[in-house]
Amino acid sequence: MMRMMGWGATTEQGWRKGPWTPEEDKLLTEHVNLLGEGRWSSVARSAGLNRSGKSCRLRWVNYLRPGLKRGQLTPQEEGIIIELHALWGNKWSTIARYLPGRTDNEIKNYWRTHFKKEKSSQKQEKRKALLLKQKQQQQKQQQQHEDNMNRVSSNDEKTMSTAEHEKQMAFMQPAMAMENQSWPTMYQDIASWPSDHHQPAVIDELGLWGGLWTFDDTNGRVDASTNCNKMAAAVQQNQAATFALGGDSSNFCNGGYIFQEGF
DNA sequence: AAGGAAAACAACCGCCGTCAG
DNA sequence: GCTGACGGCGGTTGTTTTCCT
Repeated sequence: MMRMMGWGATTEQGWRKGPWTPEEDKLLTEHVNLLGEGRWSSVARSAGLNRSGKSCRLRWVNYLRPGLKRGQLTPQEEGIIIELHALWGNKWSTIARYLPGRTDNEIKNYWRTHFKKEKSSQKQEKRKALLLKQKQQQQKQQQQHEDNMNRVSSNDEKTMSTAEHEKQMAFMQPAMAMENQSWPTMYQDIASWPSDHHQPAVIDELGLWGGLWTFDDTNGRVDASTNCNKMAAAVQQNQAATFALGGDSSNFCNGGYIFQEGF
């Protein structure tokens, strides 16, 4: 995998191109630790690397940075990618922020290979079917869990309001989802909200919900721009409070994700 | 077992926004 | 206010690996 026959030359400016050697990696790592991230041209110069600052940054971010996960994405991570892509479109770096240890490049590659229709529509359909199945199972489990919780809380002293209870549940679910390797909490939370609560009203109203799983065959993506704009509009109108927890719209938690203003 | 297709991975390119001089 | 350097990001390409027929 490391031969990359076509590369390894130098640019007009004299920068080295192509695959990185272990020596270069070592030098880069040492000098990033020394100078810190963000000053890539300085790092490249001080390390004596015949690489552009851009190239150094890319190598560090996608390969050398500590804490990077290697290997296949989990079903949970896949679900998160699908959902966040539905919201934000090809904002890979933004999506990557919600997947610790994963890089935008990795996510981008993943999306292209799995969900670009022109390449593998059948496999895409299979995958979607699988994920939907997982989702349904998760909803079932979630429903059972809620039933259990309701039974417990009805026996408990009734000091906590419904809203407070839901708020608490929303914060508890990420860990639960992690344990079960289940469907992403972002989906399950909203989907599991009772229909007569402060929920989905906003989502339905905005037409967000149905769109999440509607793949655009042409672009291999969900109609994200529309949904994203609607979402942003909702936040601006302070509806996100309703959308999320009936709480503070500037920093609302939706299961595993903390959404902040300005997306 | 061989060949082709698909998937995975790594890196480059070009555009754009930011910021210091 | 202008400009150039720099960094970040999304798109794309090239190569290897894995899977399927």
